[in-house]
Amino acid sequence: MKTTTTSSSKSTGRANALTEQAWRKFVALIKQRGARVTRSRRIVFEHALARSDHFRADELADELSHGPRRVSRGTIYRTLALMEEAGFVRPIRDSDVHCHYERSYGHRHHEHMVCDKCGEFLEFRAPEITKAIREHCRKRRFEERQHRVVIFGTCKKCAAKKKREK
Amino acid sequence: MKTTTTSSSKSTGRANALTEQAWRKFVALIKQRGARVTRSRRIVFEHALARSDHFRADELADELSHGPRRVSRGTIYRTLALMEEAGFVRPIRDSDVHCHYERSYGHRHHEHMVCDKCGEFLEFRAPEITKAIREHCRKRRFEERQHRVVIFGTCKKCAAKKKREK
DNA sequence: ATTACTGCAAAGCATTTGCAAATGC
DNA sequence: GCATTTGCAAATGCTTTGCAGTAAT
Repeated sequence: MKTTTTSSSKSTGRANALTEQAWRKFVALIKQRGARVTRSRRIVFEHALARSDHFRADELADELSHGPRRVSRGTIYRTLALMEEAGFVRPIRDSDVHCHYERSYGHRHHEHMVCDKCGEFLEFRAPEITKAIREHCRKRRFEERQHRVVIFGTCKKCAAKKKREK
Repeated sequence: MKTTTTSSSKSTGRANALTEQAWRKFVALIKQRGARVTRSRRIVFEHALARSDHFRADELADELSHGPRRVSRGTIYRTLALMEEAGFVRPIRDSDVHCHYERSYGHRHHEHMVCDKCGEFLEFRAPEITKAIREHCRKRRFEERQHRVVIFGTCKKCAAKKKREK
């Protein structure tokens, strides 16, 4: 699935609105810390945010290692770290050793279900779960900063398929 | 924290009851699959289960790389994988890239809180959270096999310390 | 002009693997 | 005796880093 934003080398024109807005924020943050706004950072930023699903750092690196807009692996890892620090992506480590990221900018809080059969990451929102967690922390005097819930099992589609095959 | 079970080279005598019982089950599983009960497996098994807290594979490997009961790194990794498959330990990957394990045999289901300040893993049980998750899966027709909840934040102790320092 | 960033290739590091020797059955 | 395991060391594969050249401000 290549959801790469269509963008020519002068790419400010067609990238979608969300990405543009995010980019402006990122630029502000970069400048604020006395860092520089570069072509490579723009490319990595665009590609990372263009992925609506979860992606692996090295996957993105493979994708960006060829072609006219190539960026070196080192820079990709460095830029992702910068984006993480700035809060645009967040690392998740569930079913795999290697680091997955997901977009966090413009993405409401949600939890994950991972299907054992097809490997898909399903996102869901569940206020009841959030509430139960918050309540728990209040009782135990634990100051929650964030939480993660992951459910492993079989998704609806795969369960149906399994049933049909029997 | 070295909670290593006291055990001489002929170690069947003093190891605690839980470990002995677990070991007998592990032996049964090993035999069932036509594999062999070896000294190395016994050593790794004991050390892994003797840890009441979470441990890293490479930490255990360091620990067992020296001394009279030494076992090679390769074997340690292979044995941990075997134990995981057999359900005696389970891998968790939260705050770190590297693989942590925790004992799962004789360990009731629980969730985790990780303190940002002191890095401690706190375990807790929370039936309300479990219930909310189960209910959610029922509604979405997701067949849950297991779930994990991790809460990141500041533990009671560290929060108190912070307050005192102000 | 100055200083940060990039690409490159080398280094790191936990983990895995191939193979000959050792060991359980 | 034969097949599985082990220890060893080399290989793997993702990620990080040092450095000299390049580019942003």
